[in-house]
Amino acid sequence: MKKLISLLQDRMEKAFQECGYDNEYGKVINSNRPDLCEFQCDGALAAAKRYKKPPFIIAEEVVEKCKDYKEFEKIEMIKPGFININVSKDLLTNYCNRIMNEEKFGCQMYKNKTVVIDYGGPNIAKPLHVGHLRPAIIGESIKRIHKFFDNNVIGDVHLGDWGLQMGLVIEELKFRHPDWDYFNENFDGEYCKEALFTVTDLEEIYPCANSKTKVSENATEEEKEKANEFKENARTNTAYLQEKKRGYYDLWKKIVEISVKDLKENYKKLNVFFDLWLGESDSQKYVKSMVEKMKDLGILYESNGAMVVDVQEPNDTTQINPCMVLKTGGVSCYQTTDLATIMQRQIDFNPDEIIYVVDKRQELHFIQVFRCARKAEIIDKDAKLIFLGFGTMNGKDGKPFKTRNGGVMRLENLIDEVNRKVYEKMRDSKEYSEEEKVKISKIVGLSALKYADLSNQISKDYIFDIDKFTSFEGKTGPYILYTLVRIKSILNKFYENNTIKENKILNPVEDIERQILLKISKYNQILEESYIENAPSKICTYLYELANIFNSYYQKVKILKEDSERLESNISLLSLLKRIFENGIELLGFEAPEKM
RNA sequence: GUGCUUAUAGCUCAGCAGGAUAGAGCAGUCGCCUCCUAAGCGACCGAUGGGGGUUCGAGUCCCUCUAGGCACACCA
Repeated sequence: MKKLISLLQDRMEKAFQECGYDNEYGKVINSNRPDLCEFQCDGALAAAKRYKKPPFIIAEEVVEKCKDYKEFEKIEMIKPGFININVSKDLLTNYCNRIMNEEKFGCQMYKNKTVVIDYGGPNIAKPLHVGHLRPAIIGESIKRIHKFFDNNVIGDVHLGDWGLQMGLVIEELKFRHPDWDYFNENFDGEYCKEALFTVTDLEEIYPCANSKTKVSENATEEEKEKANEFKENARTNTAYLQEKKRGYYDLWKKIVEISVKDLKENYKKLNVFFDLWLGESDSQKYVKSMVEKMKDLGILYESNGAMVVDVQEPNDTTQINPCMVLKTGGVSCYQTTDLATIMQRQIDFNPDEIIYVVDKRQELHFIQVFRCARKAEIIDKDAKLIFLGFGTMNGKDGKPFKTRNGGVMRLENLIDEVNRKVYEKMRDSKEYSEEEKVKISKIVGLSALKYADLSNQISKDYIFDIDKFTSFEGKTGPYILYTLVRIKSILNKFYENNTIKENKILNPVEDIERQILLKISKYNQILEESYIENAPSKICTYLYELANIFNSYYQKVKILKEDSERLESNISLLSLLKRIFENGIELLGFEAPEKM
């Protein structure tokens, strides 16, 4: 189904052509002066130079041609050469009625693309913290938007479950529990099935282990020695792990198991679900063949002990270092894993796109990896590798978000805090039971959290102000939910004693009704834009504006007090609005309560 | 040092491909519940970092300055 704006543009292009001008000047855009018109065409201004004619003459000619077209209710030239357009009432109404019968609101679908979305990226050595919030929320929304457009989407959590960090955790566990069977070379029985430690332990163990490898400047030789030894042991553990040494590998599996269980619970709280729970470790089996391939292609060479691939390109404005494929000693590194993962995804899914939702500070790293992957031909040459870098979530002071005492806040705690604030808002309400209040505050809290994040542009840093996001006034998730709940409540009230004969919206009488229809008619346009640009924020803005218009309509029009034909039209309109809001928040990754 | 990026109202953000009077929200001031949920609606107040340039027209494009942020191979 064509966009409403495209229908208007088709006419306008035709008119330009008929007047002897290039049809490219018939571009129609949303009006930036809603007080004057609904759509506008600025083509005459642009065409003036080329045709050496004053723009208002061109505009007048075109407007004259358009007078007979039934698509326009109003079309006029305003000096110096703007063409102002209002869409005809019939076209607008019919268009909305068609949307009502379209499952996907009249979006043109782009089928059969396979898209892998890499988001999440939690480290299994530690619990989720606020830093994991953005990738989870953004990635989930991008995934849902791509699914809506009928793509075959694979969301991969891509666990950080490999490398030195694991060796460090194991070393610390060994230090604390040397008696564990895992470390007993002679043990050949079955390892303990029960969990010997919790996620909370891990939360403390990793930083502890990490700090043991670092020494202050004025440390004694003995202290330095100790730190080095610890680090060496961690390296050895990592090597053991990589060769799947009995005990060490089993302990690692235990860590993964405990951690993943906790991660799943936490992601569930965020309404975030992954299709794949693979990690860095899963790509290791491709490293060898990948390196062989690079050698065969002659692109891999030794540099200062490491194995690297040049990725400099002629148009670069600065020097780009080679991509390190293997560290000194043939050890895997960050790049190795990401490259091997690309190879793995190519083999498993043959994707058209891989989208990386990662911190934007990693951009250079991914430029190197992507280039290297192409040079090494481990990815189909037509496949797109997309880096979707997100900005930092800062606190009110503009610095990276921290707890009050300066620590890293656990994601769980953040969610709890948001929920608590919502709960407080409802605490005194006598309308709801205690149980309902807890349930509603979780749903509303999540909407506050997610909407606050998604309404910002992905690549920008943003200020996370918990008080602002939970104040629920203005452009917030709860405002959207409140509007939807209102609509649902009216519909419920109507359907208590009535049924509807025909689902059809009538021509708008009030100006505010017309505005709603106009907004509705643009939903498909917004969805396509946010899909193509990977920009959930466009949906956020749209829903907010739609809610605004609806709420002022609600204020002006007694929706249920109209006579029968008009009433049915109102109900049809509300049903459509309900669908749009529900679809919109679904794509953003949250849901609405029945009441609030 | 090299490169990337950001700068819009007191605060937090929009601004579509260069178009008309730069939009919101919060904060502040003032109105609206006998009426489908006041987590709502309406009104007022308030802004493009500095300087050049391109253009009929610049928040948007180019240059430059200033101030932040970030990245630059053996941590991931």
